[in-house]
Amino acid sequence: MAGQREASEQPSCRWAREGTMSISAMTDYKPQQLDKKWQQQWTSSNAFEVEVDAKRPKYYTLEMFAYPSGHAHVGHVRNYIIGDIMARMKRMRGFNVLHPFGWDAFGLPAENAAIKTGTHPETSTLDNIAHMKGQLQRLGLSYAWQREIATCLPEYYKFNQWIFLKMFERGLAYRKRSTVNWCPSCQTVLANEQVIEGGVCWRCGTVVVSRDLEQWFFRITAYADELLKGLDTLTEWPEKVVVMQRNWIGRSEGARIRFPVAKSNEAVRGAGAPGMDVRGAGAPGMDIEIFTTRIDTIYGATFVLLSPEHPLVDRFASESPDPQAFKDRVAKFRALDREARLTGAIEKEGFDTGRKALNPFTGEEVPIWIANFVLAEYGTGAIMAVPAHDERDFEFARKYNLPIRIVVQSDETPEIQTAERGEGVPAKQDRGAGAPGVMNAATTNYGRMVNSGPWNGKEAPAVIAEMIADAEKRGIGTGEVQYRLKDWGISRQRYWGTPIPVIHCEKDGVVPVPYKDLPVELPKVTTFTGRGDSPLAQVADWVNVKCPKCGGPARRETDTMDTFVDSSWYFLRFADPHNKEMPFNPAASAYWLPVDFYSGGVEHAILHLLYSRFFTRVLRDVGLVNFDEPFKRLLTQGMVLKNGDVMSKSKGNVVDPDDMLQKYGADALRLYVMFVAPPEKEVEWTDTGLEGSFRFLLRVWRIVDHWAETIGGEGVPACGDDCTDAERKLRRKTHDTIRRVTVDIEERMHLNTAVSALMELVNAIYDFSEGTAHGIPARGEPPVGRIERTQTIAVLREAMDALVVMLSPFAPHTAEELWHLLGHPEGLMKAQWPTFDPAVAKAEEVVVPVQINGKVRARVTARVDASEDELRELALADATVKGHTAGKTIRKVVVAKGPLVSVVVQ
RNA sequence: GCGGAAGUGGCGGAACGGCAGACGCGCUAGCCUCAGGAGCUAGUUGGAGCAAUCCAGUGGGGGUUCAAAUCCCCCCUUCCGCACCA
Repeated sequence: MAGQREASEQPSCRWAREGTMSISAMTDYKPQQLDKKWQQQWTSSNAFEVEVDAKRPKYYTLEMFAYPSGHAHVGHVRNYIIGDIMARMKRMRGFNVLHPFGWDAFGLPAENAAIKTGTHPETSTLDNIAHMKGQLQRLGLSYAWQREIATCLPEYYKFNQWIFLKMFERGLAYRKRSTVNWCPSCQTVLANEQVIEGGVCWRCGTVVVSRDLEQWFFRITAYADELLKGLDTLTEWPEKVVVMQRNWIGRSEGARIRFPVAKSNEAVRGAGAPGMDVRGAGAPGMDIEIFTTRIDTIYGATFVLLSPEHPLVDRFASESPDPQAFKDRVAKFRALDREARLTGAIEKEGFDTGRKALNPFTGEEVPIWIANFVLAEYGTGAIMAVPAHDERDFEFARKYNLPIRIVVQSDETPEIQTAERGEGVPAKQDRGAGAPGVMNAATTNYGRMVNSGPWNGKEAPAVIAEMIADAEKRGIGTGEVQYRLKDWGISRQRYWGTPIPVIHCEKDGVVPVPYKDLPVELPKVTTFTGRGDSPLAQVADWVNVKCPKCGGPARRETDTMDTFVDSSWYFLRFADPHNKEMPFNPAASAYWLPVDFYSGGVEHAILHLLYSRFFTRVLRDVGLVNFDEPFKRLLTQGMVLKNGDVMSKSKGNVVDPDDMLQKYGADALRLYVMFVAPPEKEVEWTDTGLEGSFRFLLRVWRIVDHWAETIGGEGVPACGDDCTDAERKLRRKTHDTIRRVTVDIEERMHLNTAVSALMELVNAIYDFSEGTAHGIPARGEPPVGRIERTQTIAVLREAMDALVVMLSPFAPHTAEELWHLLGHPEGLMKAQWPTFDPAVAKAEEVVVPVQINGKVRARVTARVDASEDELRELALADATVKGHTAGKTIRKVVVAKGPLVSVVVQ
């Protein structure tokens, strides 16, 4: 580089040298050294640690914390960089920025590893955390590390237990029997992900079976409506995530209607009298409650279907002529159902129980069948089947030749009108499935009711409320809202999780561990076999305790909590991470929360985010927080792919950030992953793209270093009216860039275009240097005394200061060094984000495109404040425009903002 | 099947109804250097032309508009989520 400088003989004509670019740096760009230097500086000055400061506005930016798998790859790292850019930018915008990080440190992988290698989960987890923390620090991420948390530490999980007890007190934590995967060979419970292809155990290959266990649940359904309504307030969440949550909650309004069941071989008392009072009509305790959203079709309910798990099924079986055969068929369905969960769709099957139920609206007896497609866990586990107006029921009716009765006329199905015009067709005369001219498919539209007794001619959906009211009046049913959302089963038969803080006493039953005894610490288990019951059950001196109530012999709960519990409130803990008495101080959460900007993978769109919203509401009701929604703005970042695939160890396509750091430094990596695409999009990793970003930094380095000494030190105000055109042009670019970058980061989260804008500014500075600034002496050269120089320096300085500050969120190490070179000893931590001046950004002249019949044919130059008439005349006077309008009639001339002139001819 | 998102050069991607392809990667030609992860200049949607310029062009087809990648309707493709939710 020094050689190049010597090659330019005369300073005054150095820029005129043909074919040579003389902008060069005195100092080599050595990013690895800069990384180290500034990271040390930030750490030793506690640059990113924050305290509550009521006088300053806060900003809480958070990235989803990490599972300590051992190595962060660039896919993870992308998310952290996005958050870091927000944090660094907001600090310079004057906010008190909380930007913490932590570890989702409990979980199955560490336990699985322990089973395979014998390394205790605690050891491997803490080692992994240490390694990954180093990786993140080497990226220059501006975390408040003093607030670091790890969920596997007792000081954290103590408060999982604390919250559990609060839930228990409020009836939000309860026990019920539930099905788990069980490996008969290992004698152990398996998580879903431990059941691999073909429904076998991941370790021994044995076919997994279902087993019912008493387990703990959180009553999230108690908040279902609130969680649903809250979605409307999440205006800064991706629509996609909101929709996914709405569907997951799955609210549907309908009615629960009772169908009395006939005693074996008997008709239901009073059957056959439409509209009669059916209360108490059936066999004692033998009502089938169904849930339907389409009570308007109830006159078409020609049979009733039970799920194989329905409570009446066993009774029907024992009362049937051949109980064993009945039970066998049911057992087959129940088993099949579980398998279907793994493989997908199954053929609809069912069989007749031989029993009848009374349709309380028609007064008819209809057969009761058991069907494999009816879900036990939704609604009442039983449905009224309306084959004419439900596709599934139609398929079923056709298969088993059950009656199909049309009760709704809609535009969808004109042929029905002709086929079924007229009044009520008795069941016996219903046309069978596939009868010519009747129906080939169910029609599910709303329409006008037919064959529906007193309701004929009424229109759904309006009639639905009326019919529900009628059912309620007659005591046969009620309006009801159903949710697809189910209560959250949190019990895990695992070691590496939070112990559930309850004690089972023979005398007192389930007794919560007193708050003063928290945390219930995990005992040290030294061997992990992967066999047997919950690992904790094997630690006798831990399990056997005295009952807190009666002092008698008792046993601890040996299940641990789902790790989603840990992650459902960690963002609150960051507000006050070292509190020993409470999960966090309410005052601290009131200041820092909610999270202003939350980013993470879309794979957490449902569970983690929904559970967090649930916990926030529970803690609100407990009195710890004063808001409903924990995350104000959400960004779901796209994954980083390599060779078209998600990075994973097994695929061998992992890009290790450390390799990239060694080669190009942290800043090039940071810049590249932000530049390559908008944050929410998936990106394909390319090494050449990274090189491009490195070259850009090099280019910034050269130009700033080149001029730093000349323009550095105390500045003068940038010029006003006495600017040259070139100077004005650069100022315009500078301010336009400030506007674009600010909006792109803060509002649009288009970090890629923010980088583009910075690149354009750098290009403009180069142009300015080459074309205009040659009056300024380069570093180490004697100054040339010219009056314009002061202005030129000021303009260049303004541009470079703005550039370096705006670059700093993306490339903090490089920017920090350049900032010092530019003569700002106090460092970027004290720097202000530049302010956009619209007056400066405004051009005096504009190039106005002229469209003729919609196509741009010419451009004219006009004053920025030219009137519409002036623009119109300028446009029509243009030679090219004249060429297009000659001999034609000008029908219309539109002058649009922009500006732009649009001419319509002929 | 239902729901959501998206289809733009060789590639990643720009363009909140107004100049399509910013910015970068790659590539081509030239220059510079002992060398360099370099650097510089010019070019890079397709087609026609020495050129000015013209024609076509944002998955396909219609429509609204002076003006559409952008808004509306239909169709095709891809990705993602839910998957018998009564």
